[in-house]
Amino acid sequence: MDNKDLLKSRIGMKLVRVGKMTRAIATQRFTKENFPLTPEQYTVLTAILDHDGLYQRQISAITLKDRPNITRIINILEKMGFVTRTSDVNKRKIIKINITKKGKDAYNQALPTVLELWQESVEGVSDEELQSCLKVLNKIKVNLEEKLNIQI
Amino acid sequence: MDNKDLLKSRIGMKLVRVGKMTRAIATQRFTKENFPLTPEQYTVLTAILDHDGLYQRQISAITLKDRPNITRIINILEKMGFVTRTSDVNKRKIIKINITKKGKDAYNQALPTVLELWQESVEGVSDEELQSCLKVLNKIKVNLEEKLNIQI
DNA sequence: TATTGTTATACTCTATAACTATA
DNA sequence: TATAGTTATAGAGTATAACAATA
Repeated sequence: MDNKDLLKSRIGMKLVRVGKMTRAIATQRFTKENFPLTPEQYTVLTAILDHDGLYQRQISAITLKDRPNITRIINILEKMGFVTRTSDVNKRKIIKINITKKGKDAYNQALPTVLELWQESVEGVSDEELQSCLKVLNKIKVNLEEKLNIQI
Repeated sequence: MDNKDLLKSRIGMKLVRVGKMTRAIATQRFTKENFPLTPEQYTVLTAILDHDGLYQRQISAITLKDRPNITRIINILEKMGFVTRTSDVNKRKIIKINITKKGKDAYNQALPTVLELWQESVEGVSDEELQSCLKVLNKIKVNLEEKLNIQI
């Protein structure tokens, strides 16, 4: 795609904007339902649920948040009893993060709201179009990962 | 698309994540080149450049940022000499925002960096795929606009 | 010395409520 | 009274640097 078309498309601005809208609405609905996490915290919780027993550094790499951010968010999740920190038996400085029953329950509590939002957001989009779009988004993610420098 | 597939796709999380990555890299490159604006500020500047003479409230609606945020960001842009505030002749409480020569220059100064980032982000994506993806993103944006409540 | 995680710090963005000015 | 914009305030995220502990 040439620069003229790119400029017209404003693909980057669109991505940022749609992402922010999604986050903003998720925040509103979480608040409305007294769900105690922010979207970012829910993302980190999801990563821990997906891969139980990760080190913080690995969570950092998956969620693309830097180490201080991960420390801060996991402090919050730990304080709420959603995750636990356990020192690795051998390497005591390395800390494993595990999800608790309470954490799983919290994840599942928010899930219907989250799914409903996703459903609403793609209303009127055909499965085929969505699959194609997801493929492009994945490609963009891979491309950007190479360029992103964070303190991991 | 049924809930099972939606859950698997995590479309919402993907949108938020790709948007954040784009913003983060833009921030890094702006910093590296001593460009004095954040991506959000650049977005607002772009809206003003697109539609010179808008009221703040209209900028609010276009950029989907609430009134206090727009006040804050326009304060910054005004202090830098990139935009001017002018009271409407008749309705003195309504304020027109205009871009200055300096503001246009700033926009153009950052443009190559911005275009380069967009180009890099869609590397390996065919024009056809990108067009289709943009169409879907637009649809999502329209869907979400209905759901978003902000103080405009 | 390199890695993992924490702490400190500063700034921006977001979000809500309350306020002023004005039509 | 409704609208446009400002101010106040609080919280969360982001980003960088510096630090401690440990392999």
